Amino acid sequence: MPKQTFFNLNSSKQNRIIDAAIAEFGAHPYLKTSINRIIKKADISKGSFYQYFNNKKDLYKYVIDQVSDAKMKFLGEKLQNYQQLEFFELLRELFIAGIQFRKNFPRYSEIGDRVLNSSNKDLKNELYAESKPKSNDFFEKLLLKAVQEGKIDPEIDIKFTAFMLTEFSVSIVNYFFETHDTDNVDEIMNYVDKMLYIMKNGIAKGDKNVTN
Amino acid sequence: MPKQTFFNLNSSKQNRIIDAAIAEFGAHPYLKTSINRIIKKADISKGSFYQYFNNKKDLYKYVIDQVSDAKMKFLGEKLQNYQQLEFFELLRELFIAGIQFRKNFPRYSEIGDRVLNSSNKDLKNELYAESKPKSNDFFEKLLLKAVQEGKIDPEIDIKFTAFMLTEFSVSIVNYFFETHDTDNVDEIMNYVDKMLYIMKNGIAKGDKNVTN
Amino acid sequence: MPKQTFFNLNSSKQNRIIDAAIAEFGAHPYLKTSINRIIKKADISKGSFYQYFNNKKDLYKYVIDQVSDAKMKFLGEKLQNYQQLEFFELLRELFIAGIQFRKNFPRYSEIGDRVLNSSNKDLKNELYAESKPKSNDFFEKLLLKAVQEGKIDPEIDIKFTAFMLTEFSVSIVNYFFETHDTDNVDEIMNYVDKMLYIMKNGIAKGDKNVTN
Amino acid sequence: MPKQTFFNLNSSKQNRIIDAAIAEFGAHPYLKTSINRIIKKADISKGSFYQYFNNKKDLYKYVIDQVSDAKMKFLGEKLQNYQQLEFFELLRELFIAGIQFRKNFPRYSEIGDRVLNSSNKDLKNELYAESKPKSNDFFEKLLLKAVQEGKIDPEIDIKFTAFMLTEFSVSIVNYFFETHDTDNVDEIMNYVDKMLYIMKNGIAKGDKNVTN
DNA sequence: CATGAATGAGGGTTCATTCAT
DNA sequence: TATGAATGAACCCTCATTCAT
Repeated sequence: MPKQTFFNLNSSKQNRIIDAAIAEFGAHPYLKTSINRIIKKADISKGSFYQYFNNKKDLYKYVIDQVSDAKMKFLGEKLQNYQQLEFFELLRELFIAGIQFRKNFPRYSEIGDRVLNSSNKDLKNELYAESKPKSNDFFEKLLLKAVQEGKIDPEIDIKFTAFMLTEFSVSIVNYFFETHDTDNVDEIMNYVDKMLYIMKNGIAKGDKNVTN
Repeated sequence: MPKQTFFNLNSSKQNRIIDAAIAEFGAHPYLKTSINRIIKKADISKGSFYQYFNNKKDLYKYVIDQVSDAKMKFLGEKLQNYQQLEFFELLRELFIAGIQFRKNFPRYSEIGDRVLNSSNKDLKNELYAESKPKSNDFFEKLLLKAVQEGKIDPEIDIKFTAFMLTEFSVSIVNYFFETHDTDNVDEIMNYVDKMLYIMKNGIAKGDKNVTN
Repeated sequence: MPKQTFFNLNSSKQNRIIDAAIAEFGAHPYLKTSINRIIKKADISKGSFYQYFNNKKDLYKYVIDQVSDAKMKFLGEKLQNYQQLEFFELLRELFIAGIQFRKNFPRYSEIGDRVLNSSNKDLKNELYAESKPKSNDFFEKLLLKAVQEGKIDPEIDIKFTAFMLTEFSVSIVNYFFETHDTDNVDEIMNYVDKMLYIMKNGIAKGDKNVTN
Repeated sequence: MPKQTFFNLNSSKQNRIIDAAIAEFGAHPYLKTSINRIIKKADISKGSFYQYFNNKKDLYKYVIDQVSDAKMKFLGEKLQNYQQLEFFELLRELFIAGIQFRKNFPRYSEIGDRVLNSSNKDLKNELYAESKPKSNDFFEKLLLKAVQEGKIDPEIDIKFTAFMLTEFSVSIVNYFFETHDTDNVDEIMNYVDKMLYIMKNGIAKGDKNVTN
């Protein structure tokens, strides 16, 4: 966590620092990330940086938290309107909202992608201790409710299925960008529906083979 | 590719170098990886290193290739015995073989994990140009055959489903190691079966809800 | 340009660095020039060096600029006393001043020679974008004035002639040091006069064959 | 000088080596020049190289000699046809021949330019001990003959004037390429004529101000 | 709370030359 | 005569962090 000194700063300066950090962490893999560039962009001194943060990782984790919170807030707001939806429709809206977030806050997503794809296990685990569960929890709650409402197969392992859904939300984006050069992220819904089709006919209770 | 000079070396020396590289690339994310440590461990001079390889990435890609080839060879041998199996049983044997490989060649797997999880997009794309497709192709062929034999739902997008399976083969291992401290990789089959259950009831044609 | 950090240093330290750089750049062709030697001589750390300068070329260009400015300042001061002189006498004084500069600041001249004789075209062009024109401009102005005053042949191409004079100011020194082992740079005036004789009877208007 | 072993090679192999060396020495400043690239291009082994030449400089000097000899031979042949010409016309033909050589053997000229512009004094002096005098001698002989025939001012210092002409032959080319982007080397004659005009009216005996 | 100079280990890479075969 | 593996010093440059002011 940042030191108290950081939070004592006026929010304009805080924002300058966070913005610079987001740009840097989004633009390079963590290990290539440079504090020098961050302080230069944020226009603060090196000494100040170390008065606000314990070290590079401290800032990194804080930024990830901010981004993660922003996404959860964004998704939460969207989903309030869909509480009455059936599980799979809600799931679909969730993916749509995720893609909207991506379009609205591309730099936030760059960081998210890097975190989820990072090969730095030690760092990743430290981060996952918080951030990944947030997503898993999200799906777990939805799944639990759907099971209780008799909408989906009670035989499934909820925790594991939540994990699968989280992995997919990342994988699909990866797949899309690995196989498409375009920026048209709407097309990605095509793959989301394919995935949902598979998931639905797999985990939905009874009445299989009915697509939607 | 390594230079010819590398292949001219006696195999004992080649092995010393590759072993040192595997250890290094398995122990650190690529960017933290050190040629100095590799040559020290392999007991060769810096000048020699650059007579064998063009640069660090050259060695890295070569090692990945070796590992990838070893895995494909290992899986290929295993699967020859199972050609007559039904699709989902074959799929299950495939995962079992993958886990066996992991147990038999733990250091190879460390590298494999790093590659698949790398956040260095440029490098990743360079490597994937070969390695990821290998896995995708594998699943694609199986899926195509199964569709032709009327074993699975012909509505699915084969390429995309192959991608999903590849992602799962990585994700499940990740999930296992994130949620378990033990080295007992056999327990992982529990998750494999859960995943297969979901996949099967999703993509298998007709007669849904029959587990096995 | 050096970074601001360099100019923030006390001048004693700045001088130590510049002196070390002058010695190094004067003693070796640019490509053989070593930052390691410079920082060792200047007694600063490698890290510090790169806090002051962007890279080796940055320092090099700065040193060249300093030397060039010093020479222009030196010549400018000398020439203020000779403004009323006739063109060829002024030209002669200019050469004398150049030689004096050489005697007074031998290490500056070593660098100057290297720059003018460098075979590194890319670097040279970058430097010449400023430094060579300084000399050419100098001669151009003198020539233009002399033409306007009717002292020299208006048929000549002023730019080209200025270039010739610049080249000579270098060549003559080269010639002298190639054919003499002595340090007695006064003797060089002998060649200057021979050159001026040729130039004069070539470009002076009318009344040729009158030496002085 | 190359070792005897080099001259024992069949001329095809000798040529391969010399051609590779010419390409390399023409493409980079001497210090950036790489034996590795030369042997690779010439398709000989490293060991062989050091059996043919004592070291890099040995090869370099030999190549320069070859190039220099080729130029002298080329000029010599041209000039046999012009022996009856008046001094300044001969001089002009000499420059034309020089430019022709440049056009016909561009790679030879690249090396020549690098040598004449080299900032590596030690190496340069070693080379000049032979090559530059060749050019100076050439002009000296012409000048001496012209003086004896009463064509030019006997007051001039022949050695020094020969040096000036040599410098000019280099400078003019430099000037041309610094001020022109085109490859049209014919245009260079414009500058040659300007230079000759200056030289002529300077060193020609009597009857000044008669251009041609 | 702010500053920014200082650090030095470490990074990857190049190179001409030697020498045993 | 031919080979090419081996060498290791030197190259330029980056970095996160410390600390005196």
